[in-house]
Amino acid sequence: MNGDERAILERYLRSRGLKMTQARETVLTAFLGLESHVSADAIYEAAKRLDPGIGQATVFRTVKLLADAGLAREACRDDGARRYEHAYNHAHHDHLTCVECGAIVEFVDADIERAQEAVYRRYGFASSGHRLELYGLCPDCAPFDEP
Amino acid sequence: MNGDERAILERYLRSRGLKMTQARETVLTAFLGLESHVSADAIYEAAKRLDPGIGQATVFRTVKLLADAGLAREACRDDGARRYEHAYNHAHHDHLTCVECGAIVEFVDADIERAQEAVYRRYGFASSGHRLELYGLCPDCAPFDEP
DNA sequence: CCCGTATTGATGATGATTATCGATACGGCT
DNA sequence: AGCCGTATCGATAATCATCATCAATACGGG
Ligand SMILES: [Mn+2]
Ligand SMILES: [Mn+2]
Ligand SMILES: [Zn+2]
Ligand SMILES: [Zn+2]
Repeated sequence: MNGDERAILERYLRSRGLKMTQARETVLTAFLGLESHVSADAIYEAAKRLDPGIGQATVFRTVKLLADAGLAREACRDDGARRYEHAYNHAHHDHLTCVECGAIVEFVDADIERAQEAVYRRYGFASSGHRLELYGLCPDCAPFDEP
Repeated sequence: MNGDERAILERYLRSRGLKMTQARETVLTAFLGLESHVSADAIYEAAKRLDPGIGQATVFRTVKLLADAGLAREACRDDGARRYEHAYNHAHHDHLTCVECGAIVEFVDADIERAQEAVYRRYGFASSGHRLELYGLCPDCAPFDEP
């Protein structure tokens, strides 16, 4: 399972004359060991646990490579920092976020996707992706329940 | 027309014990004179034309007040900088952006809005707003036309 | 094992936004 | 109109995430 991602990264690097290095493998392992929606800095912290000598710049650079290789994807940039999520075996989805506690629900809605395609057609655009974030209050954070 | 916004800002400030000052009026006028999707820095440039002595920090502070007062709204933060658009008499809409030339189409799609409400209900969330950005190639930037 | 080249990590530079702070402008009150 | 406590201003330093630079080092094909 885990080797899949490593192989994908290596193939990607090779195809561009880049090298599979110790540092890059460390960053990949660190990223794969974290759950969704992590900042580059969180990956840096995890990577330092695997190799205390790794540099922050290397992590930023490598995370970008992971994204180019299709292993990571920019999930959101809500606060100040970008957050990444796994992209391998993790299909496209949108996010429903609680503005109170930060809980995140990942969802895919066929009606929304379909309606978006209609918008593209209406304006003669060729689709190249979209970003949808729904904000609201989750059941736990709602002021009170309706009977 | 223009006095409306001034009155709204003044009422908002008054309700919080804040003051309607010369600088704030200058920023408001500068903002109203610009078209949609402007950065705080663009507003600063416009404000300097009205009052060369105005400070950048004041513009950042005031734009945030305009947003709180419901006169401005954060439209997107795609690159590095936030961009604002008029919010008074400018109802909610989403954006379709050309990744090649940057052209922006503002649209509202009833099907999408309806399907979003269904998602909120499905997960028991109370809606508090959303952000949808569609990316693609506009007709002018498409590689070639289909017959 | 060698060598040219890609990579690394420390550090300085960015750019956007925010915090600080002494000086100044508001505006309710007399 | 003049006073005065407080909100605001503008200049400047500080953050924060991310990037660029660069000398030292690690890769990996031959
Ligand atoms: Mn996600
Ligand atoms: Mn808009
Ligand atoms: Zn919640
Ligand atoms: Zn275009």
